[in-house]
Amino acid sequence: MPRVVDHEARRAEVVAALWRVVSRDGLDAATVRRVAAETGMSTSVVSHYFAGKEDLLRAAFRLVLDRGLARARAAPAGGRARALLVIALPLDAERRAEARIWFAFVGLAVSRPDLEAEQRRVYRALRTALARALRDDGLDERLDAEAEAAALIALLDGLTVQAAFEPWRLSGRRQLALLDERLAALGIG
Amino acid sequence: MPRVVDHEARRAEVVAALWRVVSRDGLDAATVRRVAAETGMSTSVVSHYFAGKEDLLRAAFRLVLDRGLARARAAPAGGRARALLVIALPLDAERRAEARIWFAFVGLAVSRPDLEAEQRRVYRALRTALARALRDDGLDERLDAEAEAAALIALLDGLTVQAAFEPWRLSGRRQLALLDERLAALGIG
DNA sequence: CTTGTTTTACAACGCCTGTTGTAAATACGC
DNA sequence: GCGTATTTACAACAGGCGTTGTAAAACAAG
Repeated sequence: MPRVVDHEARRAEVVAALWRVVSRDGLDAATVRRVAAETGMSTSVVSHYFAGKEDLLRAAFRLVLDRGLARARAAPAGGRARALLVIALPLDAERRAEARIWFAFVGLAVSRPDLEAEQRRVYRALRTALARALRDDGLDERLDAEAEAAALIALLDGLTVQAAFEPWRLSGRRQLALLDERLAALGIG
Repeated sequence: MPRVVDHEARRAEVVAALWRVVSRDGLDAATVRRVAAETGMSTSVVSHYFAGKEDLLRAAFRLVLDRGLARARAAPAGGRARALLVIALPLDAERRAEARIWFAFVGLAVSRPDLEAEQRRVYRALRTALARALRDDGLDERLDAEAEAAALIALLDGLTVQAAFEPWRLSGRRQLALLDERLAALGIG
């Protein structure tokens, strides 16, 4: 009988290594050899647990996206839209670093349909969750919850861009102020 | 005496070729050989007019950025902030395509300080111009024009992200509505 | 036409890439 | 402890990369 290894755990380990490389040296530097070196193992483990580099990148992107999504889902219950948005805001340095990795992948997704599909999937999930939260918060029935959710996500993305590249220009306090202003305009406390 | 060639024009020609390659096949595909082939010339012209690939990429990024900036500056006079913002909005397919190229470069800029510097330079210019326009439009003196400009640019970026990846979700009409809503909140018609 | 300089072509270099194949190490059921 | 299937290591491969050098072509001035 064979040596038994948790496949999912190994894949996660490799993906984490890739993440570190990207964060330190950029997506260009994320070669199979470098990622393998980062795990401390040989390149064989990468080839063994991933069908190829594409597969590895897709898994990594999925992790970036799903991590954000999971954080949103773990928001304090009660279906509060604000809590969901606050969690997604790039308020601290760690979140900003994550945002920068996210940008690197988005730049790739532009020319890789499979990655773009992943991105759309997560946007859709976030939008749906946010729309539901808005409804729970008592959003005016005459408004289109999905559309309003999309607008709020646009705000989120805009803040993320600026917080990632010029963090000193949009303090956490100001981000929250802008968010609350918009929520107030929707009649949501 | 030597054959005379307009250096700037040649550089622009090469950059345009790179742009086409990026737009069609992604930034990964933008190799020196491929770009040269796109111009119809040999790789020597690239090496001759650019110090290296870095130089070429920087020039290309500069063009993407400055093109947007130039459009903004060419906005109908009168210092109207709205005109400036409308021009930057990804309202049509061409502008959305440009936005996608922009994203590809931003993903690169994350790990290339020189490109990031270029990006910041343009953001600063845009912000300054917008702040001035806001003042001209009679923005409440008690508000920080630069900060409000930054907030408006954040809105712009958010709309761009969504328009680039899910154009059907944010129609031009809706983009304008969201923009006008914010401007109205600032007391600017 | 000759001269002198720029511009272009082409080939070669060394390096790094993703992938594949072979062979050794590992650890479980028996 | 033996057999066996999995997991890892290492080496090799062909191919593409950015860059560099040499040599030909193009063209303006005299």
